[in-house]
Order: sequence, then structure tokens, then C-alpha cells
Amino acid sequence: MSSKVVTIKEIAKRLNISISTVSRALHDHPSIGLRTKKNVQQLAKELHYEPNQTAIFFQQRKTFTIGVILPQLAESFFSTAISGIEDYASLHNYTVLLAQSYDDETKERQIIETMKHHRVDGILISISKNTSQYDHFESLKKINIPVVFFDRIPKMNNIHYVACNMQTGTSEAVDFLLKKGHRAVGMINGPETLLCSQDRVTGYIHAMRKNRLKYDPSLIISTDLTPESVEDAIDQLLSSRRKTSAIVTFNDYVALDAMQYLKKLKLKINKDIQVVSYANFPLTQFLENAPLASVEQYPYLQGQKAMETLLELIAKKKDDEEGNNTAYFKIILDSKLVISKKN
Amino acid sequence: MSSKVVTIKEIAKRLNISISTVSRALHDHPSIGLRTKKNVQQLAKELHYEPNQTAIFFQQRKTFTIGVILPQLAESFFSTAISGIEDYASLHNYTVLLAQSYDDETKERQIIETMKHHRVDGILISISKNTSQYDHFESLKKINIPVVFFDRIPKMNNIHYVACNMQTGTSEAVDFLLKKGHRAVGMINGPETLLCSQDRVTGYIHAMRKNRLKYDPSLIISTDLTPESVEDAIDQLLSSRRKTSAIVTFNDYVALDAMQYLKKLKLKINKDIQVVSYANFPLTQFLENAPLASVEQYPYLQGQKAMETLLELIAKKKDDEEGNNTAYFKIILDSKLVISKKN
DNA sequence: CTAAAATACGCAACCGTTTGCATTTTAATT
DNA sequence: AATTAAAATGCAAACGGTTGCGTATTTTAG
Repeated sequence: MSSKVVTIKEIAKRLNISISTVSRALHDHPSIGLRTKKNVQQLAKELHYEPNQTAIFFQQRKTFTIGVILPQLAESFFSTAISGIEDYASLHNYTVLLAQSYDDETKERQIIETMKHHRVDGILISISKNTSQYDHFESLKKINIPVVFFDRIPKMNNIHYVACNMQTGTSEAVDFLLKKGHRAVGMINGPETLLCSQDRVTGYIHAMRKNRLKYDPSLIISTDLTPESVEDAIDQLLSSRRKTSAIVTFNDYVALDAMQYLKKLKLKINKDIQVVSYANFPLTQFLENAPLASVEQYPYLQGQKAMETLLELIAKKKDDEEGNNTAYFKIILDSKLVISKKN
Repeated sequence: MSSKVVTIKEIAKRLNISISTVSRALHDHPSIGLRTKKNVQQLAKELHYEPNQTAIFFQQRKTFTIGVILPQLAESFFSTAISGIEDYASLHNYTVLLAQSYDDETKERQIIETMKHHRVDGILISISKNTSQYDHFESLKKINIPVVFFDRIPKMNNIHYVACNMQTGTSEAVDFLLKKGHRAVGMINGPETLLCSQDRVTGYIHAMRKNRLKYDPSLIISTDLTPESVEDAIDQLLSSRRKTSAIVTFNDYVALDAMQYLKKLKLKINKDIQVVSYANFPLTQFLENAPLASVEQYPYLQGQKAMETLLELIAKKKDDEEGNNTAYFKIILDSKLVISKKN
């Protein structure tokens, strides 16, 4: 068996030349003679030489690996986002170390610890919705590991992030419904702690103002996104003295739960009550009664952009090793209302 | 700024002791005196010492990293599977390096090359449906990197794998339809090259035999899973002289495409024609006309099991460094028909 | 009080590669 | 043929940690 892994040392010995010559030959270094270069490269191929990246990582203090932390892969938004991340990374010869926080702050901290030890070149993270302290992110800054936040952004200053501006899309969504003649547009929103929930409210108000309508706060209801709280929200909306005839839901999961409940209440979707949502799942197009429209958040693009700016930061790191404080990237994609083809 | 990364060397110098003592102290080595141990550990904490894993990986010839290769994350099956993988891995202090092959053999090869260089401790892979040559897998064996295949298994001998036995589920599915009175049950199958496609056929035949019915091969149609080929398949089934009144589709994506097309043909789903599928997407329950039943393939469990056996292999590697040929793990979970709640 | 045993620590090699600098070889010039 | 410039190669340190083995120091036992 044996199958000893071959190293440049081995090659050097066989060719009776020095290790450094082998190393340079393999890198096409100009100072190596053509003949030896050929010899080395050929023998390397014959012996199936494979560079030991762990040695190189160690030596170069660079791993060409970036850590990605997100709440959970099973959620469609995140699995598409990481798809964009991975694609962009592999295009630039970077590799992705993956971990899920499951919205658990403790786990999030552990993961960051692990990634620090692995000496990843950078981190991409969509934070847990339960994270309240941010010192573990600060610690990364201290040891000079660049971080780019995406989608779920902490309320910190001086960070890089890419996110989707939910105002524009929301505004479009509400406007869309108002134009259709609805006067009481309900909103089933997410936790108030999330920035993107607030954005939605702002967008809502903006659309009302634009249409010269009065804004009724009781039509916007915060939930924790569980089916139960969604049902509560619907009960509230329907029992309101105003005739809610349309609902904007926080995302497609919420929309599905909502529509299921509405059906149970014997309300006809998109007839008695119309629904507009966020996320634009590919699967919703197969629904009998899909939301009329959905605000697209471009998860793939977000992932890609995030990776792109991270690589930029990594490249820049060399320039300004001495804290040559660069500006902070705040990349905001506009969300956009996509009207279902069926309508 | 500076923020020099602290090493054990630094600690040693400050405490005026040797590097090796520091190393051992940090590892609670018994031969280190209690006093020095305390000193070292305290100073390490004060200086925020973080072990440089890249150095350790290199030194120990072990990375505690396993590579995961799958066709694409965006597919629900795979994102759930990797969830299981990652959970189990992180539980055992392993880390996951992720890559998508997009069903492209060339990309698959490149990824394997990269992972070899990264010296991952093992690889988990669900192969691309277009992969026809298997030598890149053989090469892994040569350099002693254990591989566990899951879900999509190549037709090779002497490999470890975990998969779902599609026969049982398929058999149950067909049986379910036959019991409902259907006599011509069509099947929209996947590529013949995939083992799991063959399994489905076997399961189909098994159910027919069990019900003492004759098996008509023309009712089983292979596709490449694209919407077009699915539509072709349906055309074929419907134009058959036999009245196809039920269809078993390769998976839920296919089912959705199929049902959409059937609707276009003005056929009433689950009335004119009944559909049973595989995968059991959480989302299908929201469909107006969901498949009557679905064969559950336990992606999370598969991922977990795969990771489990991989770790076992890695552990074993130490034992039999000299090709002490161990047996091959062939772990087969039974698939199971899940009947939709709505029925 | 001394020899032996136990305890605590240091030395140095090693893991595989890269790279600045010194050294040798070759080629060009006079 | 001697001198010099240019081209090719080698030496050795460094990256940060682990570990076998040797040594100094202390403890224990006789």
C-alpha cells in the first residue's frame, strides 16, 4: 500500500536539485531554467504531486476560505443566498466554510470562535434574530477579519453590509393594492426588533401618503412569525371596524399560513381578500391562489454582492494594514414588486 | 493598532519559560506543574491567545474539516440534507466545506481537486446526474480520503454509501393507487443512469406482482427531469391505448410541473388523474391539489447518517493504516409513503 | 544522608512550502 | 583568456505548534 503522499522534497531528491528550485519550477518562476522546469513539472505530474494546502495556508497566513454563518439553510431564502455566495467564491478560488446558528446567540458565538481559529479570510453573516450583544463581532474586527453582514443586519455602526431596502418594495406593494381600489390594507409584519420590519412600516406609510390616504396604525400588526401569531393577527384585522380587503404579509411562509387560515374562515382568497407577499418563492407559482404579487428580495444577488464586497475588503486589507480606515460598504438593493403572471 | 496575533512563543517569552511548556500547559498536560499551568492559562486568556488552527492542521495532518459536494443547494432535498450533515458535524467538532457541482462533471472534478488540496478529512457527496466516469473518486481512495456517497450513488463497487431504498416507498405508492382501483398507473421516472430510478421501477413491478397485475413497461417513462421532458412523458402516457388514471412522479418538482401541464390540458387533478410523488415538500401541503401522497426520503436523516458513517471511517483510518480492508458501509433507509392529510 | 524515583521543564526536530539572499554556473563581451 | 553580466540554483529561516527524549530539580524511601 504505502501510497506516501509526495512532497516537493521528494521531487527534489529524485531530481537531485534543491527544494526551492522545485517550488519555483512549479510556480513557473522566471529564474528557473527551462530544462529543469520541464523536468520538475513532468515528474510532479507522474508522481501525482498535490500541493499540501494546509502547509501553504499556514505559511502564507491566508486560507482562501471564507466563513458563512446563517440561521438555517432549510429556509429557501438562505439556501439561495448561499448559492450565490458559493458560486461567486468558487469563481475566485475561494472556498466556503458553512455553519448554521439556528437563531441561537450562543451557537453563533461558538461558530465565530471556530472560524477565528480556522483563520478564515473573512466572514459573511446573517445574524440570528435573537442576538442582542454584538461584542463577538467586535472581536473579529480586532484581529482584522473582515465581516460583511447581509439581509439580517445588527444595529451597529461602522459595519459593512448588503441588504435589501424593504421600503421601496413595500411601498410598491401597498400602492399596487390601493390602486386596485382597496382602502383598508392590513399588514402582517415581523418582529419589531428587525430593521426590515420597520422598513416595511415606513414603506407602508409612504404609499399611503403618496395616495393621500390616512394611515391607520391598527392595520399593521407585529407577529413573531409563528402560525399562531399569524392567525391572531388575521383575527384582529378582520374584527377591525374597517373592512380589511387586502393583506400584505411579511413573507411567503407567513402568506401561506395566512391563506390557509383564511380558507378555514371560508374567505375566498384574492376575492374576498387579496394577498401580497414577499420573497417570491418559485413554488408559489404552482399555487391555485398564489399571492397576487410578491416583493422580490434577490437572495442570490444579495449573496453574490456580499461575497463580492467581502473579497474587496480582503484585497484591501493588504493596502491598509495600519488601520487606514476605509469607508464602510453599505450596499442596498432595491426590492421590487413582482406581479404574479397569473393576474 | 498593531494587534499582533499572539502565539505561544509570545507567552513563553513573557513568562520566561519554554515554548513546549506553554503548549503542554494549555493542554493540561500532567507533567506540567500546577503553578506554571495556572500562569500560562491566565496569561493566555489575558492576551486573548487563539491557537492557530492552520498550524495545527498542518502539523497534525488533520483538518477536522469534511467536504460536502452536492448538485445544488437551492433544491430543498439538499438543503435539508446538508442541514443534517452540518448539525452532526458541528456536534463532533468538525467543520463543513461546501461546494455545488450543478450537475456538471467537470465542476465536480475541480471541486474534488480543491478538496484534496485542502486535505479535508473526508468527503460526503451526492453525485452529479451527468457524471459518467468515476476515476476522480478512485483517486481519493488512493490518497486515503474516505468518501461516503449519499442519495445519488454511482454505480461502483466497494464504496460506502447511505441512501433511501426507493423500492419500498414506490411499492407502497403504487399499491396505494392500485387499492384505489386504478389499473393503469403511469410513472414519470428519472434518468435511467440513476440507481434510484431503477429502484423505482423495481418497486413498481413489485407492487404489480403483489396485486397479481400484469406489468406494462410502456407506462414507465424515463425523463431527464426538465419540464419539457415531463410534458413529453405525459403526452405519451395519455396517448397510450390504456387509460392512465394515476401517475407516480419522480419527485415533487416533477409533480408540480406535471400537474401544471395537466391543468393546461384541462384535466382535473386528483379527479381525472391522480398524482403521487416523492420528497414530501413541506410546501405541497399548501397546494390546492397536492399529490395524494408522497414518498418521504428523509433528507435530514440521510445527511446525518452519512456524516455519522464518515466520522466512523475517519476514526477507523488510524486502525488500519495499512489497507486493512474494512467492510463497506451500505446504509439503506426505507422510504415510506406519507398520505396527505387532506385525503 | 544518599540513592532512587517521581516531577517539572527544556531542547530540538518536524510538518511542507515559500522566499530573500548568497552562490554557482553559463553566456556574452572585450 | 579574462572579466563581467546574466541566468540558474541552493541555503536557510520562517510560519506556529506538538512531542519524544533528555535533564535538572524535587520528593520519597531506605
